[in-house]
Amino acid sequence: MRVVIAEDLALLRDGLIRLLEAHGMQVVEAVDNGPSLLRALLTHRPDVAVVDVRLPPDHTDEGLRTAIEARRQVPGLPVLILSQYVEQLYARELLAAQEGGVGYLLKERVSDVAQFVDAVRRVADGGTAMDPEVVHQLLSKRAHDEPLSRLTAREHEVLTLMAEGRTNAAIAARLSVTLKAVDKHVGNIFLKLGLPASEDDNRRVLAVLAYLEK
Amino acid sequence: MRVVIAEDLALLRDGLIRLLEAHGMQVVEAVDNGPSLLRALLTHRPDVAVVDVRLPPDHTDEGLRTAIEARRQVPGLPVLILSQYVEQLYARELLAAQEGGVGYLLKERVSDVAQFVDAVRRVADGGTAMDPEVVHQLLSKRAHDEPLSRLTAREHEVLTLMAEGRTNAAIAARLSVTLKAVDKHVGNIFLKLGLPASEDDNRRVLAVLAYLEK
DNA sequence: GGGAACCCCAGGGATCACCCTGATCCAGTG
DNA sequence: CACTGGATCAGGGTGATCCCTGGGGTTCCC
Repeated sequence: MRVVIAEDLALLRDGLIRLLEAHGMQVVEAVDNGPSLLRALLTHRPDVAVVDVRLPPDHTDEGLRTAIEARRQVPGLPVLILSQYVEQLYARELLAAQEGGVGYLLKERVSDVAQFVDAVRRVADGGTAMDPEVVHQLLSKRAHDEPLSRLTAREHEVLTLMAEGRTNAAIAARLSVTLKAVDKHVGNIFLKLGLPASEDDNRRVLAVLAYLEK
Repeated sequence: MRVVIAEDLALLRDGLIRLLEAHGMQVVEAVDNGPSLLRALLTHRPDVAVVDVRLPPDHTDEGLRTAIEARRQVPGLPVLILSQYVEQLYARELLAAQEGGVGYLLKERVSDVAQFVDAVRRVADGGTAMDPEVVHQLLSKRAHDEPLSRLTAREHEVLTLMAEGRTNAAIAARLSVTLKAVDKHVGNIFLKLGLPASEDDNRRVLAVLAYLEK
């Protein structure tokens, strides 16, 4: 079995080469950037490509985009994505393709190297190898249920000021309402963000974190 | 040469084992978390330890802290830190020690595996192996002016947990101290971050914001 | 030896944040 | 018209947070 590897972290690239060769595969080329990956895939037409997403020069989704382009030119080229993140945009496109094996594993969730070697083989044979977390994120309706979108305009204003580190008194002064009104909004914010009272949780901070992650 | 490796990413851990063994070293143990690392270091007293910083269970600086503790119990134990980040706080403490080889490399800046193998050997022989970027960040005057860099290790731990949205009680339980001790640290954090009491400011949120902006 | 820094702990007190209950007014909708 | 949701406000209560004061121990440095 002939493999092309794309991984910019030298230590991991070396390790992957050693691992796959130790399992009887031939790594015909190992590259560290998008353009080299495309050239290697078109040149070698490997049995499978193991591709990191965030490659130079962009360090964003170069690996994914290159894989899609290569499969456009070599229909059915088996590709196993190995990444730290779920990159939604191009992942859907790659995984929706009908032809050829595809896989998407998260580096940090590969707990056993035999699992990884199996995945490489399965994809090369035309199968799939999906990390459940990737599946979950791609299929989740979560984007549409964004907790912050449940807030009224006023609640959102209050949360914005909370996230600036203002006290409730300062927020009341700013919005020309009483403390009681702010209290009420804050309670509603916690409710709508799904933050129940708990001994362990400082809910104000959690609400601010939710706001900052939007 | 006998080596202990601490790295939680399975693929990289496997790769490091293969790489070092291919260069004539014996990997006597490879672990994936802080407590196992300490046990392995005390048990094996290796010629060198190759240590990732962010290990479970905390995923913050467990590797560094464990290395420091191991060197306290085994003076001069050579340690090569291999990390994605420059963790200022404990790095200074580790690198300031007089005895034994130490090194600090950044994973993404190891462009050549031979360079890495050389570094392992040099540290085992009592020398140093420093990534220039690490040196730059540790020696830069900016670090000293960073409010967060004024915090002690413990204060930084407390702030990290505050930034997760934990109550003081939860932080106390987590760190196995009383509420009073946490209260004190929180007060010191506000002082060192230059956050005076004010009618308008929720200082806890401001401290968390300062932390998140680092 | 003495001082500084750090970590830990306690008693005690003030206040801010959160929450319960109840109420009013307004706009939109069926 | 009745209902719902949103905004606002009030009285009252609890407790988490912050802070003051004081103390102990350890390590390091002058």
